Amino acid sequence: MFLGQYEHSIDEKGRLTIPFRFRSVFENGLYVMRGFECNLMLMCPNDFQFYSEKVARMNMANPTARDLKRWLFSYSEFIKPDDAWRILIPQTLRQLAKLNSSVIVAGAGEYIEVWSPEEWANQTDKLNDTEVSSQRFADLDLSK
Amino acid sequence: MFLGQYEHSIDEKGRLTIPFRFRSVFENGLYVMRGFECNLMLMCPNDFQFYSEKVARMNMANPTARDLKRWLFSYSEFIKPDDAWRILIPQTLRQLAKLNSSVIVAGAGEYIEVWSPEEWANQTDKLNDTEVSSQRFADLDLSK
DNA sequence: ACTATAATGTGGGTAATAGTGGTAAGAAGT
DNA sequence: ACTTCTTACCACTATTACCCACATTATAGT
Repeated sequence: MFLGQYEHSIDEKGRLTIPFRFRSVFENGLYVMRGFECNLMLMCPNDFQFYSEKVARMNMANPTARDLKRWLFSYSEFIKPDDAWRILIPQTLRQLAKLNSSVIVAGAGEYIEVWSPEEWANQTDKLNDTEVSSQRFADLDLSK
Repeated sequence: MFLGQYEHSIDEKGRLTIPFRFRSVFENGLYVMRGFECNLMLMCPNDFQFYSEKVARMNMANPTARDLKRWLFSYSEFIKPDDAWRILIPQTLRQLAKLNSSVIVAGAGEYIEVWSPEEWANQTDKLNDTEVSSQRFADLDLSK
């Protein structure tokens, strides 16, 4: 379970160090994928395969399925960290998430999110607006 | 599983280098076929044979099936990459997909897509339209 | 509280290799 | 036989992966 948030740097070569607390699950590499907002997601192989196989098998003749495949697969990549636990994030993904020299790496339970500080601030501003938030989650089942 | 996207060049002879990450499956050659949008698809022999047999078996008396057969078979070609992992894309297919000096090679799971940068931009613009996308993902159950 | 030691994050250099362009040899069609 | 198209080979450039070293923070012991 990925918890907490860290501010790390991306060097000129596009390398990002995986925070120490997040490493244990990634010995065999990890998947970077496009997030649903202006961000990236890091996922361990098992989980990514679970989701991607679902999409891969969809009917090629269906336009929506084709779009979905493009959305998921053309913006994902398998990465093996180097010996210092850094990953090289592909340029397209860096651009997509507007990542520069500094990023927020945030645990999100089953996966990790990577944000630019600016986009992360936008996001947290929204979350911290208590009036809105208290209502928003009402539909989600948090019962036992 | 084909992942990620790459911008590669097509030289004056129509040769396209297969991106490194996509090569492993293609030792025995690959099939180029017409895509469903303004693009091309690359597929490994096993998968192409699976789909082509399915189409070949379709009912000849059905006009749509006949169209699909023409679509698939008359615009497909078997290709063996040269020692630098380049393939020569047939002229008809190059024209069909409006490919010039530069192309986007994008993983789409089970197959690879080849686009002109312009058409690819159109496509991704559509996908980045959040309203459209969120609707599309609604159909996809991403819960565990 | 201060120092020593370990652990974590960052920066940079070098060798390997992926991508591209071009030339020459071979095949196919006219 | 000649032209055109295709394949095989060689050479250059840019990127990437690997390695080493340093900086900074955390931990522990005196």
